[in-house]
Amino acid sequence: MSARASSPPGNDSADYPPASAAAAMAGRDVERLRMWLRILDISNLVQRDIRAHLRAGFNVTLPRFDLMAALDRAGPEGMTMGQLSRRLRVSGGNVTAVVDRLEREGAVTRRSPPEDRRTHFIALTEEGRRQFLAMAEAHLGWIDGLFAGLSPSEVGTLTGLLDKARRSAAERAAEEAPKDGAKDGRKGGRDG
Amino acid sequence: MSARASSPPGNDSADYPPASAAAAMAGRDVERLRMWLRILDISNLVQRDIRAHLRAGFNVTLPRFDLMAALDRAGPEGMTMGQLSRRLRVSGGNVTAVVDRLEREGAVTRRSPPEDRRTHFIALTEEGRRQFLAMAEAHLGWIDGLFAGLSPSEVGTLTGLLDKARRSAAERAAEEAPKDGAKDGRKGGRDG
DNA sequence: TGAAAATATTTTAAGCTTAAAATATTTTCG
DNA sequence: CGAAAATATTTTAAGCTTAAAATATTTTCA
Repeated sequence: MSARASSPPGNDSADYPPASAAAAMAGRDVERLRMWLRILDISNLVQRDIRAHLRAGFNVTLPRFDLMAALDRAGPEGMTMGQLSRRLRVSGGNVTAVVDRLEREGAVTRRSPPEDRRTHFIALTEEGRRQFLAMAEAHLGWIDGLFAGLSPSEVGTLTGLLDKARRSAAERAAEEAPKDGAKDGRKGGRDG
Repeated sequence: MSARASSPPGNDSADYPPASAAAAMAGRDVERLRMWLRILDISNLVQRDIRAHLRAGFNVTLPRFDLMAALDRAGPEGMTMGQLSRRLRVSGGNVTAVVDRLEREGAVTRRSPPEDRRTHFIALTEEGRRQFLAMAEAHLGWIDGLFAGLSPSEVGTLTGLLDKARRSAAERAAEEAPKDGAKDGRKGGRDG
C-alpha cells in the first residue's frame, strides 16, 4: 500500500499547489507537477488494488510476484542474486530477504555452481512456475478491468506520451546521478 | 526506493508480455497492461529521484515530506492522527510511527484537547513549516526538470488522459471493494 | 605464490508499512 | 447511572526496503 510520494496528498482532483506552500509557488509553472501527481495517484491506486488481489487470491505479495516474474522470464536456469537485484532495481539485501521467503515456501531454489561458489542461481520450482502463470493470467485481467474506461485509441495515445515522459525523466535522472562514469554502459556493476 | 510493482520488471521498453507467461497471454489484449507498465516505470523512476534529492538536500524521507505537506495544507491547528491517516491513505499505525519521528526531530507537535482526550492534533512547528516550504520549492523544480522533455501541450494532453485513466481505475477499484455499503458517501469512516 | 583487489552475497541497523490486537476515552441507551 | 458500543490512537508481529558493514570466494598481478 502506501499512498506516499512527495504529494500534497489526498488528491482526488484539483487543489495544487498546496495551500500555504502556494506562496512559495507564486508565478511558477505547476502543470508538470499536476501531471506528475496524476501519475502518482494512478500508480498508488492500481498498486493497492493489485496487492489486495494478489493477497486475497494467491496469498502472495507484490515483491514476491515481481521476483517470480523475473525468474519466469529467465527460463529454467534462473538468475543470480545480482542479476535479480539489477533487473528489479532493488538492493542486494532485499533480494536476499525475498528469495529467502520464496525458498522457504518452496517456490524457488538456490544453487551454487562448483566453478564459482560466490554466486547463487535462483530458479522457479515447478510449483513456483505453475503458481506464477496463474497469477500472471489473473493480473492481466485485473489491469484490463481497471482501465476498461479507456478506449483502445486513448490507450494508444496515452502509452505513446508516457513513453516520451519516461524517456525525459530517465535521461535527466541519469545525468544527475552519474554513478559510474562507465564507458559503454556495461561495467562497474556487480555481475552480468 | 523500490522498482516494485506487479511488473514483468526491468523494462526499458518492449518485451511484454514476459517470455514464458506469453503462453498464458496468448490471444489476450495486452495494450492496457503495456500502458500500466509505463505508468509504473515513471512512478518508480521519479520517486527514486525525489527520494534521493530529499535525502541529499534536506535529510528527509518521502513519508515525512508527505506528512508535512498535509500539515502545511491544514493550517496552524493541524490535523488529527485519523485525518492524517485518511488523507495520506496509510494505516493509523503508520501515522503514529512517522509522527513519532517528526516529533522527535522537532518538526511537529502533538496536543490533545481537553474535551476529547482520545484525539491528538498534530501541527507543524515554525521550524517544521520553514523546512517544508524550502522542500516544496525544491520539489517543484525537480519535477519540472525531470519532465522538461515534454512540451506544454503534451503535458496538457497527458494530464487530461491521465485524469480519465484515474477515474476509470478509481471507479472500478471502488466497486470491487465495497468497504462500507454506506448510503451517500459519508459515514462509516472514522472522523471527519 | 600470495597478498591485494574485485566480485557476490548475507547480515545489520534503521525506517516504512500493514493488519490485528490492545488501550484509552467518550457516547449511547436501557 | 452504568454497561455496551463506538471512536481514536498505540502497540505488535511480520514483511519490505535501503545503505553500509561483514563474509566468502575468485581474480589479478607483482
